[in-house]
Amino acid sequence: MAAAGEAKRLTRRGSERRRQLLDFATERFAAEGYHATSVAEVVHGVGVGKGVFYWYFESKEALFEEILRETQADFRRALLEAIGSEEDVVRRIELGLRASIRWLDAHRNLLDLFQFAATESRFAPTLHQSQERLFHELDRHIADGVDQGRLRQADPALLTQAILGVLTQLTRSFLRDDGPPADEVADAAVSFCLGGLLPR
Amino acid sequence: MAAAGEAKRLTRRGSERRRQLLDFATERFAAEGYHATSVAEVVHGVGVGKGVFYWYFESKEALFEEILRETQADFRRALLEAIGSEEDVVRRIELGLRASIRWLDAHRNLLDLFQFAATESRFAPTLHQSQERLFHELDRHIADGVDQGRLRQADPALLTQAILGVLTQLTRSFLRDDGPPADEVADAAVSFCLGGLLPR
DNA sequence: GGCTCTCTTGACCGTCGGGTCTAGTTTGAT
DNA sequence: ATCAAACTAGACCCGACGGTCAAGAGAGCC
Repeated sequence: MAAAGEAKRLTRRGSERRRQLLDFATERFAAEGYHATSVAEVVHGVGVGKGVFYWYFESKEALFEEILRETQADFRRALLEAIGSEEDVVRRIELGLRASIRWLDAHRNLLDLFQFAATESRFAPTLHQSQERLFHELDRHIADGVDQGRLRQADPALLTQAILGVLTQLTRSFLRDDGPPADEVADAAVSFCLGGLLPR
Repeated sequence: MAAAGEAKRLTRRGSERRRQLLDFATERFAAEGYHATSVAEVVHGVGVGKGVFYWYFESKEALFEEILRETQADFRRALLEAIGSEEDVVRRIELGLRASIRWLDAHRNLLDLFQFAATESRFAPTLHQSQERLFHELDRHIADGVDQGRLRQADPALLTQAILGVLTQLTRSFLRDDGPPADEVADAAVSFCLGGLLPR
């Protein structure tokens, strides 16, 4: 069985197998959902026996959590990179929104996966843990903006969540094959959110 | 087994049992989630045998769909009642937002249930069907507002979804026992959305 | 009493799916 | 060559759960 706390020693071959399983499972979870994707399906898809799965992962649940953490970390990385060293608060928010939509467009159905994780009490903590830092940073920026008088006087936490709501919903609704280009969605999100954020 | 298309003839005793099951299951689904709530748990909670469940419902899935339709219909009813005969477009949106938050506050965890349904491909159609009319009406109001120049020039469908996103997220984040009063959340939602909607 | 139709019981069934285990094979260090 | 550790196969185990069924109990009607 897989080691609990400490990482296993893997050969090159081993880590490639692990990656294969991780990638394939991510794709299936995103496309079919967690419950609808069985371990048997995953190992069959990769073309290995079931024992291989449990050699690399403790359980289906642990695998899912790892996928959550990994994808969330990548999202965060893309976001920080996009914002870079921009100083202006409002501009930071705009850059962040656009980068988020670009990332989500490139990873489409991962959003369903996050959404699902948010509704299952056993996965919600993992999700929340990954998001916490991000929320916290966004909160701080917004609080700064409010202090500077650049943003509307309101509870920063509420503004943060409102922005996330717009982002989530627009992404879920419009980033599909028959939808408008991601840029247009991003424009709409930005102007709506800035309208909601800036003082009148 | 339960009749497929046509409704069954139920005595008074029968419809009371049915209601009991429906209410108890709704509560469990909302609290634990669909997968985590077994039929056995539901019948045990109501204190009846398993056969009773399948006397009144075709399947667990059918029950869940009925709950979805019923709760969505109630939400819609509350919304229409709140908006009433108000003429002003902007005011209608505000009334709608406030009524939605009030309803969701009174029904808390039903939002998780909707959210879950949206991520399962077999339930998404049911959910979408119930929501379609509502979205459509909201779309129309917003399109009117845009035409009248009362609202920012933008794709009404995008504006509609943005509003829903704000509503959903704020509700999910803040309507909990240790959260702020619903009125405050509603105020924030209204001012954010109107900021995003009105022309600058 | 007898007849029917609604309703109830709970043991039982079949399947599905996560997880285990044993008996191996491959790899790589010495 | 040898030995241990990394890896692999897939049959098997077992509990959970949705759903069925035969055998009735209650209630209303003649």
